[in-house]
Amino acid sequence: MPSARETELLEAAYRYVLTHGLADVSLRPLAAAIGSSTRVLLYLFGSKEGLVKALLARARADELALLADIGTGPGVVARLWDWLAAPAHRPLLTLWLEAYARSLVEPDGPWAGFARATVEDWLEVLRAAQPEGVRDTAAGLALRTRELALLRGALLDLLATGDGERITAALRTSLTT
Amino acid sequence: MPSARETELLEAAYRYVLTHGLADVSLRPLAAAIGSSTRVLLYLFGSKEGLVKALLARARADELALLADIGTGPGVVARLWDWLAAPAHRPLLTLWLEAYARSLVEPDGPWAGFARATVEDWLEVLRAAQPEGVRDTAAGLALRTRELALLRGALLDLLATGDGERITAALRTSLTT
DNA sequence: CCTCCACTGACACGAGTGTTTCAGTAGTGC
DNA sequence: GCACTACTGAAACACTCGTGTCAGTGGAGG
Repeated sequence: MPSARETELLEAAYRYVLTHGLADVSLRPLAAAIGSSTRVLLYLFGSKEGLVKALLARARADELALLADIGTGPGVVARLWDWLAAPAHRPLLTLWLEAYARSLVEPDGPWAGFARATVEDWLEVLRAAQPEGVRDTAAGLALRTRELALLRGALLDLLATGDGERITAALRTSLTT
Repeated sequence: MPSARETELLEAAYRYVLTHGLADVSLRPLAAAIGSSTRVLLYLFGSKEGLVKALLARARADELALLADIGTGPGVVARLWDWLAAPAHRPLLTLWLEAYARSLVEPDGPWAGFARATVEDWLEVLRAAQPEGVRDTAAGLALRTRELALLRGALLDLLATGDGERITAALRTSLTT
């Protein structure tokens, strides 16, 4: 259980990495930016790896919070896309992609399993949204895999080009079903 | 125009980053691994940034080579997916994703524009494969944006889970069109 | 032979890295 | 008052980083 000071600093550090990226974050600049010191960061999180792990967990919490109240039933895909496409979420999603890529390159360390976990999280939500008859069939699995691919591919495009209009138009046919 | 020694070392370095990732590559270990020295690397590529830029260009060359002889007409999407799903290409694609993510976080430096460029490359190929009647319509643009999203989202899934069977099955309906 | 040129080895420089050691300070419960 | 815990500051340690300096190689062309 984290102390009050710990969650406070974690929150500040989280805000920092959202704009600076996680890849080449280093303790001294981070500490200076959030009004702390490397000594305190190390004291509270044990090591840099501990800090990064905490930050990754923090980011994942944001993601899981979304998935929790996205609901089920028809229109999930559309609602998910609305959330992904919201400009306010772009830093989080960039961070998400960074962690995703990193966990593929370097399967050890604090990143471990991030990519796989996030695939499973989302597939599970899409599964819950399917009608009961399809949910446990091969067709159901194929369908939700497909929906996930579409959402994530669209997200990649959006993050690179920022062209929400073109991409949302491309998704429109799938969003209604 | 690069000297013989330069392309030779670039090729060796390319093989190295395919397995070690580009994110936290550093000159001394890289030089040691490919039987060279930091001195020579710096001499040939000017700086580390120059080396990274050359490596990125090298990776992009692989990608463009694919796009060049993927052909046009029906079945492009299926052929592209076959290529993406081939286990032999996984290191390249992981590297690709890494560069993609990085170029979003850090829009300056050698990564600049990588993500955007790659979106445009692929969209252009898909465009060339469309029948002439659709090619310049809004529907055509929407369709190829959608195809690209599907391919890239599926790739993300594949790189994380390795579950080629599930994902290829999910794509099957789109692959035939 | 001599010169030019592509390439290479050894080493040092200054800056930045995560982490540790030692010494505190503020606040709380007894 | 006193111990105890949570937290913090300053300085140092042992690296690694990219890069620069200086001095060579070896081979090809004149």
